[in-house]
Amino acid sequence: MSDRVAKDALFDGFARITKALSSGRRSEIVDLLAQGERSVEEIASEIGQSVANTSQHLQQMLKAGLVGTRRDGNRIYYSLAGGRVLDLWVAVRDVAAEHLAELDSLAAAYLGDRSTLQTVSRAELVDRMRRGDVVVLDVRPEPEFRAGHIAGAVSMPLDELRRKVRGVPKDREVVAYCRGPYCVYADDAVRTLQRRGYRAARLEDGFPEWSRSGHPVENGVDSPAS
Amino acid sequence: MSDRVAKDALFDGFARITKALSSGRRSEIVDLLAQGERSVEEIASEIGQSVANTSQHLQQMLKAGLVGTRRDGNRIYYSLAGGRVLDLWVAVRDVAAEHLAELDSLAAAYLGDRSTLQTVSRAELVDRMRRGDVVVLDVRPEPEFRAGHIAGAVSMPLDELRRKVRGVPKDREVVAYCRGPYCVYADDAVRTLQRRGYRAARLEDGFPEWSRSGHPVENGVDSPAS
DNA sequence: GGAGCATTCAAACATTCACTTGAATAGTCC
DNA sequence: GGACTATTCAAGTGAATGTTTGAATGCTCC
Repeated sequence: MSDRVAKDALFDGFARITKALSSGRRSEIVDLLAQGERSVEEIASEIGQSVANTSQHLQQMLKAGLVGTRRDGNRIYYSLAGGRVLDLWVAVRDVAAEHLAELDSLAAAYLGDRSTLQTVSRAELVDRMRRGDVVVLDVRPEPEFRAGHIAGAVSMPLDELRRKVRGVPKDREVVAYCRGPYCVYADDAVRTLQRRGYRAARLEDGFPEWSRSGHPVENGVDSPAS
Repeated sequence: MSDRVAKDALFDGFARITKALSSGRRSEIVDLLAQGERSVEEIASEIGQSVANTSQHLQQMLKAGLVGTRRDGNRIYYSLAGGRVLDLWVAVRDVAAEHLAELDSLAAAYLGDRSTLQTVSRAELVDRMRRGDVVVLDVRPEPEFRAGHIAGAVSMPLDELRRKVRGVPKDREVVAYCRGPYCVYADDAVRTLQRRGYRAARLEDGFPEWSRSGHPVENGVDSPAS
């Protein structure tokens, strides 16, 4: 079979995509870039690596076509190459959650005990927002809110939440969301709110998944609250 | 941030899934197992590797949870762990096709010139089968047909096709399908048929995608032809 | 043009990886 | 039990990978 070498080359091509995701650090980068573009320095500090090392990871991903770049001044902003890349990342997470034996304990070690945390699915949230019996808090850092958020949500980064809890109305249940299913911000917010006597739950995943599934999104200015 | 080490460990966990797919040989294995379970020996010969090496690849995939095993006699059959794994593989292929610069030339090198090949989407095929103006040929090896095929398709492996072309009715267009979008069997069949004066096209992807998207499937015996 | 910044490059290191070879296991069939 | 088969294990090799360190590049702003 003389196609052997061509077939191997083709599948090595597919493998370049998975190789670009096959390091924990690069996975963190994809997860981060799902929130929007970032400079190399921001990415490096977020994943806890040196700038040089981060740059090399980014370049591998760039060669594989997973990310793109935009220059602004002397800063270079990286972003995911397209919606399909997010689909791929979601598929990876799903398969890991479903089939990787030790994932549960890894997640528990990072996220802590989630058993007291109520979660709400996207469909449920849509429903309850329509009925108006829920306050939706975006607990990510404010720039991420500005780059895009659930239509009708209020920006309330964690540190701000702790200072201004009293401002949050207590008559309705609060739903917090953040970057995704493995992001700790919303967990933290829900625990804080529960401690203060609120009824609170977290969205089961985060903003990228909300947006990807075609739900209503806003960006730019702050939205009308409550 | 003391969570750093736990977060890294979690994402290293996700990366174990992509690592399990990050070799061309293992990608070929996933693509093959999408057709159904296979013994180690069958897999080894299909991907052109030694049995020992193939076994080690399979064990990596097993540890990552991508595949499962079943023992029958002293043979061990490997199969994909679940539908989500196929979703993941499809996502990898899609991202590669969309974003990996050199994929086109790799595909062309393996598949040859596809410009004269008509393709039919799944939706179109459903439509045309309903109207009854099309003959659907499954040109994979016969055991794969037996394990599951498009409802209403006729088994016609390539070598058989070359011997029995005359038996194929000429009044309707012929649509051939095989293992997937990067499988050469259907291309080959369409070319053969075109040379003999048939109107022929290939399904744009293959049986696993058909089945995964919930289209009607049969297995076991041969289906009533034409 | 020169200082200052963000990013990339280059070299070096220990580690991991894919594949080979040859031996060891675990099952079947008589 | 013993011959046989399919699969796995173990050790070894050369290549690729992730990270660090320090220098080089390319851009902006004065």
